[in-house]
Amino acid sequence: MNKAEIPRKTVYRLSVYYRVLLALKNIDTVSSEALATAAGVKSTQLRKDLAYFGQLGTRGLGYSVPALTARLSEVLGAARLQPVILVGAGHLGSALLRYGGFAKEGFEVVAAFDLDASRERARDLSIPVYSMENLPAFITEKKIKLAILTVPGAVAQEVCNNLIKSGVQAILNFAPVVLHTPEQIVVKNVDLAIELENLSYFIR
Amino acid sequence: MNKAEIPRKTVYRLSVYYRVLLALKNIDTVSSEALATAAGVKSTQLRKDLAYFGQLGTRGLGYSVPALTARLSEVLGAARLQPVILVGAGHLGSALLRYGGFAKEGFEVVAAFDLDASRERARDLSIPVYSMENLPAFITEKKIKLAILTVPGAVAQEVCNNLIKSGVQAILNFAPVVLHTPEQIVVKNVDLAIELENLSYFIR
DNA sequence: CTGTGTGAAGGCTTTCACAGCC
DNA sequence: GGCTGTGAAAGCCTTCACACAG
Repeated sequence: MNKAEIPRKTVYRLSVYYRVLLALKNIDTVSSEALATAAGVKSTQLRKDLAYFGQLGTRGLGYSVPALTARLSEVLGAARLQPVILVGAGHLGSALLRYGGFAKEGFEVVAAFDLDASRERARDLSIPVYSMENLPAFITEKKIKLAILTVPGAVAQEVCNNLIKSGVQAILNFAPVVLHTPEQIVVKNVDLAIELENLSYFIR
Repeated sequence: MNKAEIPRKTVYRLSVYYRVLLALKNIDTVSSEALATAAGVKSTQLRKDLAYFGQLGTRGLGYSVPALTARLSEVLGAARLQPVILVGAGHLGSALLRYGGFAKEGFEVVAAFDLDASRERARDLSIPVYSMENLPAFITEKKIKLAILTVPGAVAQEVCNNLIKSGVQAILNFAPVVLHTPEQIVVKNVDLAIELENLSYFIR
């Protein structure tokens, strides 16, 4: 049950299963087949994934929806209580702040940072926007470990370095550059142009 | 050189290499080691990836930056000339339209669609926003194959079905649901809450 | 001697096949 | 009988080791 033993892809799918389960909360029991189909995977894959966490199902019957939901919430739960900051309140950054998709899922974006804290776009946000110079102190004081990076590519590496120096351990990077970080830092890149290019390539 | 033989992950990395190369355009020659480091991968991986497209390097010397850039542009080029539509001009959708990261990379978002085409947020966009009822005709007439889906989760599957029915072949999906599509349709999910949850899980 | 190209080995993930339990 | 849990097999991707070209 050591975290390190669980493949990253499995953890990713657990998040998907969890969301599918939430939509099934009026049901008692679900088979691996039904849940897997809803989640877009094969049933054997789902069973293998869930088996990392012990015997969760009942043979001949399936999985208890409430019990499985609770177990996944427990496994992923700590993850969803992290405070998050967003750095770079441009078009994309401020849209993500307004988007609400994070808060709905249990993440609290506690503050945003931008070179120009009074930036027009930030006016009607409910989340405070601070100047970049306040960034290190904020991270240290609030023990922030997770950051969303939506600054221009040209400054992304520099800002990234500052984040890490202050104690950030994981970064969701929207800047279209390859960030170079120490090995223990977790980075997930979301490069929209590359995603489009990749999709487009596979249109036959 | 059949497309089908090239792993999806390799194609993804080609896009990364291409962008790194663009930043190196004042240099003549680059070694796999240097390029790989800049792209955040191992040099053997880069050489394997490039070898899918024939002998691109010179032994003992490295790769010609202009020649390699041209070759990758050729391989990925067709991908970047696709017209794209965006469906759902809410916070996230309209931010993506304004973001500009697509156009800069050669993608043209030719139109957006929303239930309310006159929606406040869409006012100052340079891209036309049409009502959803115009969607099927537009896709058919302009032979659109690629769509960005930024509608609420509750209607995503329905909208997705309509897109496919009209001829869309690939979807970049931001709605937090699992889309069920025919096998030949390519879907890439970008679920921001799941990405955050996943990152957060791996903070030790 | 340097740095690419590549068959072989290794590692990781998915799928299969079926044993085991309700 | 039905459906989960799981060792074994298969498949895929990455890394190694080194042959080979400049």
